[in-house]
Amino acid sequence: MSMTPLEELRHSASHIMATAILRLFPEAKLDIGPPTDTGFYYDIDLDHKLTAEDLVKIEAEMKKVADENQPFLRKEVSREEAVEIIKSRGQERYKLGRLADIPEGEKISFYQNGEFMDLCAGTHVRYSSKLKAFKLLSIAGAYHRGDEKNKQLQRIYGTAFPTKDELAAYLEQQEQAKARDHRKLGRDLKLFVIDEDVGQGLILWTPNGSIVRQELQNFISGELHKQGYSQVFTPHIGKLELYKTSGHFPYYKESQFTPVVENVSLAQILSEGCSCAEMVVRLEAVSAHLASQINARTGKETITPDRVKPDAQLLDGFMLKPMNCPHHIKIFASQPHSYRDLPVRLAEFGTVYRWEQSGELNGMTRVRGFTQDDAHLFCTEEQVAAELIGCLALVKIVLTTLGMSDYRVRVGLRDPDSNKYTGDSANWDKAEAACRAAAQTLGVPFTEEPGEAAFYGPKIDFVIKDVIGREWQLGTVQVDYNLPVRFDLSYIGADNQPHRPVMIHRAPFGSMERFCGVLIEHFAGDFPAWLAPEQVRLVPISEKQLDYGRDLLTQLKAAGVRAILDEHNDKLGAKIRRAELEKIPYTLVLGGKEAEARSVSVRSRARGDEGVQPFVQYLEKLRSEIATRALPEVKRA
RNA sequence: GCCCAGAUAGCUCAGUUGGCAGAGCACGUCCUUGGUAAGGACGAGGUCGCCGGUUCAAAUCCGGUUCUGGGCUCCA
Repeated sequence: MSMTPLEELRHSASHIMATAILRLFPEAKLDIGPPTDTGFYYDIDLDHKLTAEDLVKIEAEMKKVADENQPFLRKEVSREEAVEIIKSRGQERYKLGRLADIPEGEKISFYQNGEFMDLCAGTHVRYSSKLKAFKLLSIAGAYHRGDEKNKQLQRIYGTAFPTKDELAAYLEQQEQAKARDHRKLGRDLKLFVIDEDVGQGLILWTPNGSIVRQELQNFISGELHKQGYSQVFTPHIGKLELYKTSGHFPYYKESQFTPVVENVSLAQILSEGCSCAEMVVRLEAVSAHLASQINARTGKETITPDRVKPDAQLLDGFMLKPMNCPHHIKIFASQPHSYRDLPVRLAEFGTVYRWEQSGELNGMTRVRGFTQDDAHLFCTEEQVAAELIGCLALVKIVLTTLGMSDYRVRVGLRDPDSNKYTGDSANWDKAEAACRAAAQTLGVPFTEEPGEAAFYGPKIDFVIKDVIGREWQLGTVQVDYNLPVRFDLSYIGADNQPHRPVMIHRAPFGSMERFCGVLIEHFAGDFPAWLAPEQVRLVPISEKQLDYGRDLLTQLKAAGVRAILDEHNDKLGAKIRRAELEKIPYTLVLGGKEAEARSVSVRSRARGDEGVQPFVQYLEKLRSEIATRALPEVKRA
């Protein structure tokens, strides 16, 4: 295994950190300490809870180790010798397990620097003095081997660079990333709020944010119309039965909100003194009961009922919908379909609710209630390929229009070693081939990732990075052979026989919340004119021009432009500054000369002062910029 | 859910050993009537996240809780 010079440096930094930690805390038990994309970490087991002050001490000790200019020495040993070394150093708690991970026949090596010696494949820098620019960043809990059943260890994160300048540049870049974090911009630009009393992970779209979202929805709705979609509306809840049929309940109940139980049933179980736990059991009993019915109907063991209770103990209720598909399926199934009707494309901005773990919530990008720009396509097998290409084209239009070019495409396939997938493998082969072929039409590189498929079919995901480098799945297109079976969907073919349709799930934005969060960071709050909550700020030089300003405001509003007249009693510079900070695309300065000539002095946020021009001429250009959803053309230096 | 760290005015933050709650920006009124990123004066604004405890006295110490941040786990 070879490392890049930077990885080598960071990996060595983690060894040096371990050296320092053992000097300060000789009882520490080490697990692993690899380099990462942005630095390094080491997982250690230590009863003492590390604090920020400890980090300072460890960092100081690391500096000493670096200054001691210790050589890194490689030593290859037999497995038996390795066990001896580990034991002699009192590090058997985790290191023996790590040793056991090394396959028979592979070389076993240790690296030694000074008094420290660690099981390690390498490679390393030659001397510890190479470590000139490093910084310890944070302490975090991390489960041994990433399994939450295992003990949680203390992980120390740090970073290292070849030079101090590069380290400083990295830290500076991290600071700048914070400035475009959607959580900060969302507050500063008044785009959304999350209120503790409403609930964590639940987004309140304020007027400004709602404009951005509404514009995006209008945009996608226009595209849907062109591509032959029908828009539908469905409620936010559905009976448990529905989700049992779809397979969402109870198999994903840990990531759903607790079911809503009807008043009468609730009163009854309360009068019986039924505990919460019993209630869950009885709700599940409904599921098991229904599962047995479905198994009988489809003749397949699509669901294995783990418990079937007598009808008397059944309890019914409703669930906040975790997905829109069951509702759309019921619309499709509400009437017979001929092959001539297909594809049927049902679209909805459908709000769904999922019980994400509290520690996973994050601004707009990981929430508990969100609106998917969802659609379900019901088509024949022959139509799958063409429909997939249509879906991908839609995602491409969205990304191109918004100037988002920094994304990767992931084709999620079955994990060959897993049996969690439903449906027969011939269908899977076809669906995977269709996804692969469709992805190839995108003209961008994509990766095929086994194990990333949904349980009902393969998918094509668009993954984009946020400013801190975290990746988020946005647009997704998924092929589904499973739900049509569960809901026993059919259409009448040319042969006058019923056939099973194939479903495609797709959401070009993914969710409005996550997409807007990433979009805020993508534009750093500088939205193109068509998305900007306020498109034009009218700035009179003095109150003598207020009447002219009101006149233009009326005309702008009549033209459908979102404009505000700044009536504050401030000097021009202050008003301009305010408009800049609020990231308004256009500021129109109105002085005596402009009022006289019915002109405006245009200041573009992207390009600066653009000089005076007749108001009607400016309005025409602006309307065109908005109508074409143009991206701001940044002035070239 | 787990580990660590936080929560003071709308925002960003200060607040010493426990002893009357602070600043800048934003906001309001007035003065100023201006030419492309901050003119001036005055004013209003806080149950120091919430609940409990210790104390003559708690923003400050202790316990609990809610929420936030960084990770881990998870993401149909």
